Amino acid sequence: MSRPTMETVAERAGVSRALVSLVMNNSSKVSEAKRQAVLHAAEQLGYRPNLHARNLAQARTKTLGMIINDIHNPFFAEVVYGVEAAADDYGFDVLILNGGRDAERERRAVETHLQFQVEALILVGPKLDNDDIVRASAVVPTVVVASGRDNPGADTITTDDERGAALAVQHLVQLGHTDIVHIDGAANISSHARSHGYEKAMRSLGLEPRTLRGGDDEADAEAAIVDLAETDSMPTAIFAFNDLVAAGALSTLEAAGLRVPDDVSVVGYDNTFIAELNHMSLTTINQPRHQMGQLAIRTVLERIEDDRTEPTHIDLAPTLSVRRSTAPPRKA
Amino acid sequence: MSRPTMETVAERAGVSRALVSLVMNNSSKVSEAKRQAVLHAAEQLGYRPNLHARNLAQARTKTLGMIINDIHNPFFAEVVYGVEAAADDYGFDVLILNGGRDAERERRAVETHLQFQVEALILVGPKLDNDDIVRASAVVPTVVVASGRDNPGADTITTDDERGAALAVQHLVQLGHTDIVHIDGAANISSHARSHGYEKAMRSLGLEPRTLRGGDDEADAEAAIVDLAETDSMPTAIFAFNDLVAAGALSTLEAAGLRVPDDVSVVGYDNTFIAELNHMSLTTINQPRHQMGQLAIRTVLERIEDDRTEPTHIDLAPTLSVRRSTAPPRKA
DNA sequence: CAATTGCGTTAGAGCGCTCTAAATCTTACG
DNA sequence: CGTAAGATTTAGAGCGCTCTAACGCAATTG
Repeated sequence: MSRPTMETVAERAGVSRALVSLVMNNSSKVSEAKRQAVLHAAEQLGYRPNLHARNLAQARTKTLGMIINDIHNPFFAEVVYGVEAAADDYGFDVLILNGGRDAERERRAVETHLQFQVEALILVGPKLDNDDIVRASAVVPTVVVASGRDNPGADTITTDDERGAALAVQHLVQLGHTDIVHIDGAANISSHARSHGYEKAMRSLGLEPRTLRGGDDEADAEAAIVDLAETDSMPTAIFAFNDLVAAGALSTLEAAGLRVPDDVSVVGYDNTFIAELNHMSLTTINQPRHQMGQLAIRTVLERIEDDRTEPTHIDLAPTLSVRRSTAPPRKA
Repeated sequence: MSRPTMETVAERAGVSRALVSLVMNNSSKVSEAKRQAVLHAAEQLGYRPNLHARNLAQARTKTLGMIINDIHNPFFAEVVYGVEAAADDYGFDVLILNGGRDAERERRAVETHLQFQVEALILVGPKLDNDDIVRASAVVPTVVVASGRDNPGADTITTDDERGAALAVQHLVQLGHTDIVHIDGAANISSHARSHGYEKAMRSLGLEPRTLRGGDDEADAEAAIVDLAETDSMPTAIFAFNDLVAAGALSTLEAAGLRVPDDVSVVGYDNTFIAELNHMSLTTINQPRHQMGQLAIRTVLERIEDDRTEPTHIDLAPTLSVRRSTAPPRKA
């Protein structure tokens, strides 16, 4: 029942183990006859190289370890595709571990990856704190995607959240809005940059910013909207921390008898799946996620192959995706 | 720069390599003094066991290989969580590979997993054809989650799609609907069972089934709805193949000036993320995804640890999740 | 006090593969 | 026909770890 090894194949094909190894790595210096013999024997035996043995012997794994903040969150999925596509180009395998929105689990995932001798770590939206990241990046090249950029040692791929927020504001102002409220992301990692960008953009256009506390969930929008309704201070437009909060705003506004975008315009952030749904059709800020994934790989490979040592920080520009949740303000 | 090995630690702690190994596997037959010495040395050196070496020596990996149909799809994420929770209980690591909705990629993923000597394969909604699955299950215990159950050799964890469809029909009929159209999943794997269940349930209630061709995407609903509108044969309720198709139905109905649920009720399938969104609030059929993941692990472990050999097939009961997309039919 | 027991420790083989250096076989040429 | 150059092939060490068998030593026993 135990799997066939190179030895078995070699015997069957009447050659040495070394020759089988050469064939498996399709070396050019093997005669066609022997190559066929070996391949045939391998085929017959259902031989499959043992990666552990190979990795041990080679002292390298050609494997990258990726940890995703939360496999539930489709935002990260796109990054994963970018990572995989690029890794594929360079002949690396990518092992995925799920962080499950939990720093402790992520820490264990890092450990697992390191024990697997991955050649680099790709952390997508990590919950880990800086110390953990610094510690990891001391052991193996590490790149952080879509999270803060103050991790000494690690490379980072981010998008400019401040700029993204400004795009949202500009779009609304161009439509004619002046009364624009921001529902922020509370303790969320990108919250500060986005609300700061919002406030800066408002002021630079001569408008008064108004920021309410939100969160990163649909329910988190509700309190804010209800408050606006009750205090009779409903703006003509709302810029939400992310698409989910925007979705929450949408339904709470509707429940309050207000129509989007006729009465109130809503802008989200992240251009997730839900913004795309026809029924939601959210105007939102897009981050080039696929590209971020690709850049993560390129960046980290520069360390592996060209042994760069100083950290790189790439900050990409977000773009605006206009859909049907925004329109000129109602005439007062 | 190269990582410390057991040898290094042993030297530093003044003991033999074997003793270090014992400590690392926290064996009980090590004196406290030596244990401390070893742990201390390991700590200082930043020692980390090399899993490849260990796996090679032990001839087992305590690792399971999971392949997900599409990491984009939040339906599968819940299954992943179930799998991970259960695997954790039994001390197994789970390596995730993304199938990317592509049979060829999945085939390569299987190969990668096998080369990594995973002790079992968990295929979540695989695109692979039967032959591939049979072939894999001949090499390593394999369990298929949320896909057809006619894979000789492999274990399967499914939910009863026929039953789920019947639940949807019963719910609508109880509300008073008699004119219920089904938009099917076209070539999709579960499509047949669901539409068959729909038709059977309709007939058994003395109603005439009407099935239209759909798909698995939002856009796929559009043609069907438009057709119903143009031929003036709009039913009072629609049962869609899945939530996404239901979402498509929602927006197309609205575009046609019909209101949900006042004019038309809509039922989805899968109870995904989007059904939960307040703004969508889709009545839908729920599959116990978390439990499916857990059962997948248990099932496969029975093969590994208790060496069961005949395949197991577990078929779970779906449940109905009522939200706001269904209501009694309008009075004619 | 010699013999026995048992705990803690270690030597050394071996897991399946790669890689270097050396061996063997061809072929070509003087 | 002998030999050097080149093309193939192979022996064997070694990657880092586990595991079996055996060893050393202190405690126990008659």
